[in-house]
Formats: sequence, C-alpha cells, structure tokens
Amino acid sequence: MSTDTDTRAQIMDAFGEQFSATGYPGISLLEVARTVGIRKPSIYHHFPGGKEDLYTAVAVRFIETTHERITEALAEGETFEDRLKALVRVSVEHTGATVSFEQRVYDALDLVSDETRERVSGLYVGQVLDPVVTLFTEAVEDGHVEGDPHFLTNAFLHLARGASLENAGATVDLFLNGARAR
Amino acid sequence: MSTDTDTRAQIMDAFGEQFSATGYPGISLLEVARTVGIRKPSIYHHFPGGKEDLYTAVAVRFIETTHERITEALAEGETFEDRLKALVRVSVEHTGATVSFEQRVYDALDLVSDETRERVSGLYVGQVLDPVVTLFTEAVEDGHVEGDPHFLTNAFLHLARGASLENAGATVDLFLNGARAR
DNA sequence: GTCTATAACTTGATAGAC
DNA sequence: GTCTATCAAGTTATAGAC
Repeated sequence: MSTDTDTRAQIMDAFGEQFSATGYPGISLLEVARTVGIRKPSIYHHFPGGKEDLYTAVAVRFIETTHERITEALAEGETFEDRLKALVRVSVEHTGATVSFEQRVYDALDLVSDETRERVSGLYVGQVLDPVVTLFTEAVEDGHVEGDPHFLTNAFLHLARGASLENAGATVDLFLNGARAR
Repeated sequence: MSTDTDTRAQIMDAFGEQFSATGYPGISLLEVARTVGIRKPSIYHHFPGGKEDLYTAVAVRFIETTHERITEALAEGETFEDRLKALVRVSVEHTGATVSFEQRVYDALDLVSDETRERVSGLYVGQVLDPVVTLFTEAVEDGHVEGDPHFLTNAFLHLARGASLENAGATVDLFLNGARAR
C-alpha cells in the first residue's frame, strides 16, 4: 500500500482537530502541515482546492460516519425509547469541548462556496436528519408520540445536544414525559 | 455630546456583526474600521487591547442586555408557564442565521486569555444562567416541576435554542408535558 | 480623535525542481 | 509525492504627526 492514503488521512485528521478547536476561519494550513510533518504545498497535492476542498472532505467523512452511527443506534434498540437513548449517546460522542463538530460543520456553510454548501448541507439532511425524521414519523404513526415529526426531530436533537453520558436516560425521559411534577 | 462614545459604539456594532457572521478568528479589524468609516489605528484609541479588548466589550454588553431581557421576561409572566414562554422568546431573538450570538461568545472563550475568559464566563453564569437556575429552583420547591434545577436549566435552554417564534408555545408544552401520546 | 506610515508576521496558493 | 522558493494579500499592532 502506498503512503498516499495515509498522508491524506493524516492531513484530514489534523485539519479536523484544528477545525474542532477554532472553526473554519481559524484554521492554518501551515499549522496543519506542521502537525502532519510535511510542507504546506504538499497539502495541495492531496487537496487541490485547498482549504475548502479539505473542509468538504472532512465534513463528508463526518456526516457519513454519523450516518453509520445513527443507523447502528436505530438498529440496536429494541423499543422506541431505547432507540432515543442510543441517539442521545451518538450526539454526546460528537460533542467536543465547547462546541460540537456538527455545529462547526453547519457553521462553516456560510463561509464556503455555493457548490460546497449545497453538497454538504444536502448530504447532512439526507444522511443525518432524515433518518431521525423517519423515526419520529413512524413513532407518531405507531402512537408512541404526538406532534409534527419535524418539530419533534428538531426539539429532540437540540435537547440531545445538551445531554451527557450520565443523564442520557433522564434526557429521554424528559423528552417523552416532560418536567411537570406528577 | 462628544463623538467619542458614538464612534466607540459604532466600532462595537461593526465588530458584533462580523463576530456574529464568522466568529472570533474570522474578524478583521481592517474590515471593522472600513465599516465604521475610520482607519484601523483609530480602533486602538478606543480599544487599546485590540481584538480581545473589543471582544470583551461586546460580550459584556451582550450579557448585560441579555440579563435585562431575562429579568423583564421573568417579571412580565404571571404564571410559571408564561415565564418559560417569555424566556423562549428571549432565546429566539438572540438566535442569528446559523449560530446564535450567545454560542459565538461562548465559543471564543477558548481563544482568549485566561483573564478575559474568567471575566466573561463568570459574568455569563451570574447574569444569564443563575436567574434561570433560580427560576427552576423555585419551581421545583413550588411543585411545578420535578428534577435537578441545573439539569432542568440546561435542558430547557438547549430546547429553547431550537425554537422559533411560531412554536414557542409548543416548545414549552413539550418541555412541561413531554412528547408521549396521551 | 483621527490620521499616515510602517513594522513584523501569517495567510492561502502556485510554479517548477527532483 | 514531496520539496524549495516565492507570491500577493492579509493580519495585529505601534510610533508619531496633526
């Protein structure tokens, strides 16, 4: 095997780490190159489009990984409630120090070209959002929950963003039963 | 009245707009100066500490404004439920295009000096977070809701972040009663 | 209070050798 | 596939004139 794919992956990893820490405008390709141990021009061999090209690759990889984790989470749960708990855990794993990688990806959309924005946002909706919307659509049909599936999806994902591994169960319970004292 | 405070406010406004659009690393003080209609060095007369000094001023102003709005929201509502709805509306007003100003402020904390971080985050906790924690602490005591006040505060604020003006009521209803079909 | 001028440096990106 | 060398343009920040 050539070292090609290895270097490429290392560049993406280094980019992703900086991206997570500072967001799109804060990334320095020089710093990325230094982290990998190569010179800056070498990045352009692997990613001719430069910074935006790298962003696209990293965002696509993240979205596809997330899609896989969501699919696994939805498959492993027996009950609807279990599936929600698994989804919260997926969300928690993505949440970095101060701001989630997902938020960074979404955030950068305003700073890239129309083509990149449409490609990444389209992929995000199809691979990440739609599976959750489908889950809630079926859950409404099955009588587990009531309300508009898109509203429920949005509310649940925002709630999940604030959760931690410890209170994943409590978060799902709050979502299903509310905070009102009984 | 001198033009001093006026220029200072204009600089803060221009900074805030760019800050909202690109986040801390994406801001150009040259661009800020151009927007205001002055040369870049003039910024340093009003904000000797440069970029970070400006960030602090804008963040402090935002937090204090938010504190006032929260206080008003909590005062205007008669019932606990009304107060929650008013809080959601305050949160919605802060939410910009892709990412809220609040998120931007919080986000930049990792990129500034220790002193600035401690000052801004301390002010945020005291002025924005604590009033909501107090509201939930009292609500638990009064038997309106049940659970840990800090958990409830965190969950509610995350939920509110995903709300819109149209579904503010539905969001509060979801928080209090849950999504479970009855 | 605002300016011109400038220092010192980093950015993204390219050309061309090996 | 990686390199050296280089580019134009951007960045924060300061000194000193008016």
